[in-house]
Amino acid sequence: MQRAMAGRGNEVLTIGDLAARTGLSVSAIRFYEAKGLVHPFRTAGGQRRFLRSDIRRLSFALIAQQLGFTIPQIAAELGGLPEGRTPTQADWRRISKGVLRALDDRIAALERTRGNLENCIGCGCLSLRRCALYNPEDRAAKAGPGPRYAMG
Amino acid sequence: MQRAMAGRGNEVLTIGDLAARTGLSVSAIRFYEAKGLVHPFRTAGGQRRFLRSDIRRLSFALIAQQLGFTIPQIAAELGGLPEGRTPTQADWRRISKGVLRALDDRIAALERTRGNLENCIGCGCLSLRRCALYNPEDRAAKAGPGPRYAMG
DNA sequence: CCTTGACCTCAACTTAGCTTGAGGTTGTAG
DNA sequence: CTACAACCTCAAGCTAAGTTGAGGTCAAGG
Repeated sequence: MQRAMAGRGNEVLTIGDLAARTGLSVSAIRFYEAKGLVHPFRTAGGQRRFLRSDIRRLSFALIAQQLGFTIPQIAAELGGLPEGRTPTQADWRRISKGVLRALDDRIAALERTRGNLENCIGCGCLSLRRCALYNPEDRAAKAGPGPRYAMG
Repeated sequence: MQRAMAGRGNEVLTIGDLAARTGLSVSAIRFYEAKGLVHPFRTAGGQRRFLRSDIRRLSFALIAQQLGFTIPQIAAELGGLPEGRTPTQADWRRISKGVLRALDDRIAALERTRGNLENCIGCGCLSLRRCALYNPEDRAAKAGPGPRYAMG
């Protein structure tokens, strides 16, 4: 009843194995294949077989996605990995540079937002432009359209 | 031809004014009203009229959205503001607590991710679980489903 | 008063990122 | 050798967050 996990100590994984290992649903993995994030080969019967390095590809994809990369963007990044051989440390390091930079940008932006927000909560204005909107004459109205100052 | 901006030095804003002041599109503001983020009253002719404090409500919404809050969640947070009177500093401070906490959580999570990623790039594994997946025996396979360890 | 830009409603469309269902096939434990 | 879980394809559906368009109304400058 409990069929051996295909690829226990083996080279290849079924889609179900990969799902178990990544936490993704089977349908999501098929979807990701369609989008070019992984390129499984097929058995004679037409079933997908994945390499263990595909776990890493998908893990990378999940992280990048969290950082706001779209699937096509991630596919492009992953395109930098060798398809034939298992990627080396150097391959991953290269690929991960963009993600690390995005991560740093994101952290910096959030910290900026945090500072602005704390300042502006102090005066209750939430305008994020030096509390200009809080002034009774509403002088800031002349300075052109709105907020979004916290996020830039 | 250039009609006076309704509510220049005035109490109320038209939807167009509010759009100009928040940087949002008119259609987005109507959409946000439908979702309960603002509650304009109507003129005899059926047109929306907003209070200046609605600028702050929408600014708050934009910030919260950036932090990953959904519109219903934001509507719930904004529900904590008084509808009758203009919110005070204390009101906004109270409301903003949740956002600040979310912001801190988000920053912490990203920093954790950053650390994990840098570590794991070192060994090229990207498994984010102490490089367990990189070991040739694949012992980690027994430890249950997959990654997502970076984001937690 | 009249013109006309700004406003109104409602329904349908959009994009991203998947999920669900129908109907059929594969492959391995027993 | 067979049962049956796991796999396959393809089309349709879903949610979030808006946008777009058709067809019509309002209100303020001249």
